[in-house]
Amino acid sequence: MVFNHTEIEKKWQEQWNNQQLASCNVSIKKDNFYNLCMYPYPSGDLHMGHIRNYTIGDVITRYKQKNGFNVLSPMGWDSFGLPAENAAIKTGIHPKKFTEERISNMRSQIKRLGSLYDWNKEVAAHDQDYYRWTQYLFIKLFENGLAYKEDAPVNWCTSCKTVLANEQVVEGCCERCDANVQQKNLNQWFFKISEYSEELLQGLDEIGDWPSNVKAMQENWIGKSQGAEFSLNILNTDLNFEVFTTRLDTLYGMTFAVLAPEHPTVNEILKISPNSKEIEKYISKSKSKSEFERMSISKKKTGIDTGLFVSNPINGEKVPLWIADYVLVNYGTGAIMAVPGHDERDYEFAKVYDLDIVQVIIDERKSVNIDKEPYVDKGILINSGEYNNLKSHDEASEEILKQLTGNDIGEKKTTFRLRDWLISRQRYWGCPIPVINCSNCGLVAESLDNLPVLLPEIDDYKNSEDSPLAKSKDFINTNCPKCGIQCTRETDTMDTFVDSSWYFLRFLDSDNTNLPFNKEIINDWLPINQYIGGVEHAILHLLYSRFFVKALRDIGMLDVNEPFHNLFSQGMINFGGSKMSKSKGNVVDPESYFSTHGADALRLYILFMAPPSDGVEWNDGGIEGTKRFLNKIWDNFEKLALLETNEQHESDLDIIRKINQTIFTVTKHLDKFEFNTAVSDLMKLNIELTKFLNSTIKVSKKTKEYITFNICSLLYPFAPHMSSELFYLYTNQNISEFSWPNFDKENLTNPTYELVVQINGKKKHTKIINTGTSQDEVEKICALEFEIETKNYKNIIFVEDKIINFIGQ
RNA sequence: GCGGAUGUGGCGGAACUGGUAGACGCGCUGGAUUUAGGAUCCAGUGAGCUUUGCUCGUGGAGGUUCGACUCCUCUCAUCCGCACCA
Repeated sequence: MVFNHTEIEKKWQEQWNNQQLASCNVSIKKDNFYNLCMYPYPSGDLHMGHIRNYTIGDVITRYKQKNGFNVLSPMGWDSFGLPAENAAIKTGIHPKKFTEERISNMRSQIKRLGSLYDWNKEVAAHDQDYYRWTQYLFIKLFENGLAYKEDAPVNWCTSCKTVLANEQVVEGCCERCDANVQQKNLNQWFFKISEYSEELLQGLDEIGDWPSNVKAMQENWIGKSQGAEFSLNILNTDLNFEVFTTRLDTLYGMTFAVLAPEHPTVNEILKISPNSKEIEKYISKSKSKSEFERMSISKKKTGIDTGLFVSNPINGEKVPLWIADYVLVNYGTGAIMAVPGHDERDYEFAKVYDLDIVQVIIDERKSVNIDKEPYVDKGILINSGEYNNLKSHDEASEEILKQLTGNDIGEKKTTFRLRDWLISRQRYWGCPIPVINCSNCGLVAESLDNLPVLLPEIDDYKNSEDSPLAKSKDFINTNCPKCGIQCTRETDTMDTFVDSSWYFLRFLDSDNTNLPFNKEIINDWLPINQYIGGVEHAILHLLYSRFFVKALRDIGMLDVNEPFHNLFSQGMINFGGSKMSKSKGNVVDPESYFSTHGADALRLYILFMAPPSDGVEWNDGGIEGTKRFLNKIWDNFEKLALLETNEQHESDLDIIRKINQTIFTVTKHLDKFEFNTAVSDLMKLNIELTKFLNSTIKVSKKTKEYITFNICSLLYPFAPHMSSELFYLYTNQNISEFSWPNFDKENLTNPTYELVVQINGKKKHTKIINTGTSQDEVEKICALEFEIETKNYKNIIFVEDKIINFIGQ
């Protein structure tokens, strides 16, 4: 008989809701387990990636619950952001209405999957009860010097008409809309994430289990680089500038120096250079290029000679000073010593402008032709005065550094690639920055009692140069919280990554009306035991959240160092060879499977299809398999119930052992996130159960109960609806109230095994014999069965319960 | 260029600590059942061959070992991330 999955799912979802199975009391002192799936952007429809994420999460929730943990598994919405605003521009629907409709649609879809979420703790970033506290945290950062406003060259998306964080610029284009990104100088808000560069890097060694690629990406992004900084003097002037290098050992090879076009010293140079006109021309030309053009299209390096010279601090040599846009103003000091002999970029530039190339490192074992290419590998120093014959890189750098430090013109220096996080956005649908511009007091934080600074109602969401919030007079005009005079508000809103940098804290105390969260609760529950989400957040969200927790720790709001202990990144589900996307029209809608195959079959298939961290191709036939599997289980339980009962018989022992072995393997696989093999173990077990049921007409009551309880228990995290229904049907009890089954260590081994008989390492025979048979006996069996005489072989290798290998003759 | 992974049947993937490669599922083939289709059940399914059995086979080439998907060296391919970072 086929079971009615729709009915069963509805019934059990209501049942779990009534028994408040997912609700977590965060205050009780018990073994806590914070299991978090990344909260979604409410796009309106659940896609397969969500299904995979939330199925994995739910398997963990249910498994940990059964192991006695007080599990917190909350859900919420990353509900600020551009799509709602763009829709408002197009259709005039208010972003709040638009967003909330989508949330309610997605919430009901999520519920159909049957995952346990504590909906009592639901949060939504756009909700004023949430963003009020985002503003509160902003003010705390501001008061502690971790949020500041500054003129800075920023990435401006010409289509979204807003600035973007560096992290949101992909190959010179806007991550969202793909439009060109220009450099613009604007007064913008930043968070001082760079202050935590070193700690964010170090922390990667302290956290728990994270995918190695995510750690590597963060390391890469932080980009620590150790070297030295020293100052160069422009000859015949009192102008000095600093340069950063990791290759101080090549200092004798400096044949010119380069400033980035945006370098502050360039303004001074314009006043004195014989070449000012050309320099100005060059700078305006290079400014008009987008960052992308500057970096990749113009492979050929360009620059302009200043006509000025600097002196090499190690030997006093006079070298020309150039301005070139292959030097980036925002890395290091925005100025370099150029060593064309031993640096590829400098080499390329020197070739273009025919500048001197001097070789200062040599490796006698390799032939190096400095006229053809630069030499960047290790060797020993030449043409370097008293430093000749020192080893390149570390040794020579250290010696040269000593001299520079001695003369007070240089020092050891560590540089990071990570720059401060630009958080202002000239958009409507985000959290307003709670700051006031006062002509007396300067930038003043809104007083905490006045929070939230509510988003104003406006008629027109289109943004021009200003943020849309500037259109509301009521919003802008206010009084200074300090001195009371009339002044104006900030009109920018925050990057939505600010919202998601602390949502996991709010979940723990979502009803708190006095504070964003209670410190004690956070200390009890963080770090999050298991965080699960897509690898697309490997850098941005995870790095920002780590920064937030460290900053809030230093402010004194909590006492933990890292937000996420273990991180699991699930792989992507593709269809038709590429990523599912609406524009490609290759979206597989999960919702239809709820009705055709049921949530349990979908969950099982998505777990079974591949190791969860692998990307995988959606295969429609596959879900048929898990559906069939569930049907077979259902049928087998019916058959089992119909069996007559008798005293325990020896034939029961095999199935009992098989179940016991499956408890062992499924537990092991669950602990290692190997859900695909866990599901296959359950399928194998069902095959054995089928064989057992086909071969017997009687079974003991005890065996019946053993089979029922354990199969339902093992199935429960994966297919919770059906296992709950089966258990209730045959025992009148609720499986969710029972602990995870234990296995009997003594009953894992089969009484017999298939011996493999090899001759010279090749399999020749097999025979089923008793487990634990000794080598002597096995040799006798081989002699008897296969006419193998021990004395004919030089060597015999015997591995108990596995193989015997006869070697040589 | 740098960093991280991944390569096993027609497909998704298994394989414990080095011990029968291909579990489990999809697909396919044959059979049973059915008026038919679907569903279900049973059997088969890495390749080749001179088919009681033999040979080859885990991207490729070597190596260690009685024995290698597994360990070592080199190499090729694919995917992802970063990339003029001084």
